[in-house]
Amino acid sequence: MLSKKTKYAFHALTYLGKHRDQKTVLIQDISEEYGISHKFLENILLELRKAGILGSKKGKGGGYYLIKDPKDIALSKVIRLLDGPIALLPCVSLNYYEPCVECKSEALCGLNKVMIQVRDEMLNVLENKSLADILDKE
Amino acid sequence: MLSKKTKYAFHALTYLGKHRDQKTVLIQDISEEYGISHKFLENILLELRKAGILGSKKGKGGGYYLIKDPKDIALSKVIRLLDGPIALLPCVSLNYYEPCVECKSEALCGLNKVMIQVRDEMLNVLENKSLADILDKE
DNA sequence: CTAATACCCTATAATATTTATAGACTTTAT
DNA sequence: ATAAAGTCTATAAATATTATAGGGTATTAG
Repeated sequence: MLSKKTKYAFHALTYLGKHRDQKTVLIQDISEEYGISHKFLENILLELRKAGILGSKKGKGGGYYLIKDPKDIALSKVIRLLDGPIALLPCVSLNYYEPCVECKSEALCGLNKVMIQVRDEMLNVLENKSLADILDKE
Repeated sequence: MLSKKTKYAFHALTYLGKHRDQKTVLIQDISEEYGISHKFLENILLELRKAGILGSKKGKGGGYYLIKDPKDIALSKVIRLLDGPIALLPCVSLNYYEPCVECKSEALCGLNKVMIQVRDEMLNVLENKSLADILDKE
């Protein structure tokens, strides 16, 4: 399951997507809209900014804004950033690969093979769907 | 990611599948083979038995054994049993549904729609692949 | 210039979940 | 009888997630 962090990130991105006419959006506006703790959301927005998804402006009149076109923000990118691996096993993760400690041989692991399939099916959706697809439906 | 509990369950099932010629297999044999704590594994096997996947025999000469044909043990069943929901959001879970607290309307949630797709893609593999598919490849 | 505003950053506390352990009990073969 | 092996419930330990605190820094309106 996605963590709250990731869910909040999607909410924030959705909100920013809906308010692209404004130059900037306050953290507070987003946190009030969804009932998210201001400080918790702050950390999340900061991560999104560091990842190049959001821009920000300091000082009076400042706030956050989308720096990319919504269709260029793949859902997989957001999930990986806040939640880590999408795959169900570390040994099949493309971005966070680690061998399974108790596994003698990946080549001989039947579970490994199936989980590669699951990962690919998930990515087939998550890499190709973007923030734009979410905005479309709201 | 799958929990250790679920991974251990798959290891145990694989081991039992490979030793179907024996009447029963000891917890200890499995725990030694994979370096899993005996007591932890005990709880997992118990859950698998209660779910009707394994049978057991008490007393001297006892142990665990597969009660079903490996091809009739869907991977989804094992994951749901030990890990809970397969879906990435509670609001799209078929077996553990819960509304998202911060969500005003599911019908108007763009994330909800996409996550239904992800769930279906995952289930497409996990419902149709079974323990037999894992055993085949080892 | 300066004071208010709002993001930036690090540390830490609170909570929940996962993982692991303990120990007494029941059943069975010999 | 007794030793072997699963059953069951409770609890402890470890880890991860969620939330909070508080000062720092840049910006800008006036």
